[in-house]
Amino acid sequence: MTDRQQKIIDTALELFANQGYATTSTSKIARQAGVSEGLIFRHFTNKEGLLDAIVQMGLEEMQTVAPRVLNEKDPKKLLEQAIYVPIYLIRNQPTFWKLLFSLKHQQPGMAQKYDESDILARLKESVEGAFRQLNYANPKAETRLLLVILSGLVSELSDEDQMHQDAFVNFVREKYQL
Amino acid sequence: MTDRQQKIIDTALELFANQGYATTSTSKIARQAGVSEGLIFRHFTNKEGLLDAIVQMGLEEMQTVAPRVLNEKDPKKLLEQAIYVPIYLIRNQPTFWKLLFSLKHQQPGMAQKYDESDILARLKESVEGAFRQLNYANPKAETRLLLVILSGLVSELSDEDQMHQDAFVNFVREKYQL
DNA sequence: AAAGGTTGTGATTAATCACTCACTATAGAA
DNA sequence: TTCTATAGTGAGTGATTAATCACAACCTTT
Repeated sequence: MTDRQQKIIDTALELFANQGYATTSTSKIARQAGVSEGLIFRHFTNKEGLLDAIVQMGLEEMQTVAPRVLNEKDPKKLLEQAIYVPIYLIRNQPTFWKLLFSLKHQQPGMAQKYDESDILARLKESVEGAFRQLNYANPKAETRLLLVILSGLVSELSDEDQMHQDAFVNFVREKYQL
Repeated sequence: MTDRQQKIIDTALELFANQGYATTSTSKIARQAGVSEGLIFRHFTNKEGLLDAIVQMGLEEMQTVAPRVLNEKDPKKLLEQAIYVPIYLIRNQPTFWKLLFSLKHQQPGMAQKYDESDILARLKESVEGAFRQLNYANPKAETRLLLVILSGLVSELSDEDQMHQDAFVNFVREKYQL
């Protein structure tokens, strides 16, 4: 991964997340990244290949944090981590997660590709397992609800200041009595 | 509002909601609606004008249902309606609501235009008022959470069958003990 | 220094985009 | 019928799109 490759990925991530994938042209990415447009296609084959690279990179960082949830045995702590890890991830890479969730609402078959990726699926499972171990009545629906809440959290991340974010995050955590 | 105008609006709504606003070309709308492309611009000035017409129309239908919430005095029933009306609206016009929420994730300044429309703002207020009257600790955050949940509900509406939808809707309603 | 593979460029391509315009068809009022 | 306004068309506009390609610069290894 050369400097320019990284630079392309960084600016593309920012533009995709904030302006939308479809409305961000490769020429705009190249201009803002300070590289020629051709270089994008040299390294990433096509526009979708660039998106793939971005998503893969973001999910990789998730790999390093996922064990905190997956390896936790104590049910109470497991749920605590299961709640906290997604929040932590979003805090750490808000732009990436904004992009990932926004892909759901773009053209069809775009997000589905990443949606059911191994890591995300396993995290879902362990969130569900956490709810189950803590005797929640409906772990499956509970997991879905939490993901929906987190997704909504991300979609509002960029719109407002940190203080309001914190307030809402704390509110959600209290809901789950953590 | 002529037949063709309505036809244009209907197909544009479907395409915008399912394929995304940016990726839906005016030529595609015209072809699918069975009209000439020029007619779109005759009636709606430009692509964004067409979107405006769609949104305005969808929100109008909301006007007719909103009083059920706004005029309810009994706090318990008010909250019941406050929960149920959005679900009812989404059930009634799932495509429109899918579009409305998806606009948040498209290019900047797109959804903000509609987001703070009068009706939506007043509905927010009365949802908030409902939570307040029922002595929820944090009505503002509670309202935000509910909207987030409903938004997530919409984003998954098209992906799965009615049964799973019902199960999740009921789960949410039980959460609020209704 | 010569060779060979990778990195990078900028001009160029065909397709598609939103949008315009000159024009015709239609229908209701005078 | 004739006038006028609106509805509707379809070819055409320049701009922009993703992607290509011939070419040059740059490293490494020999």
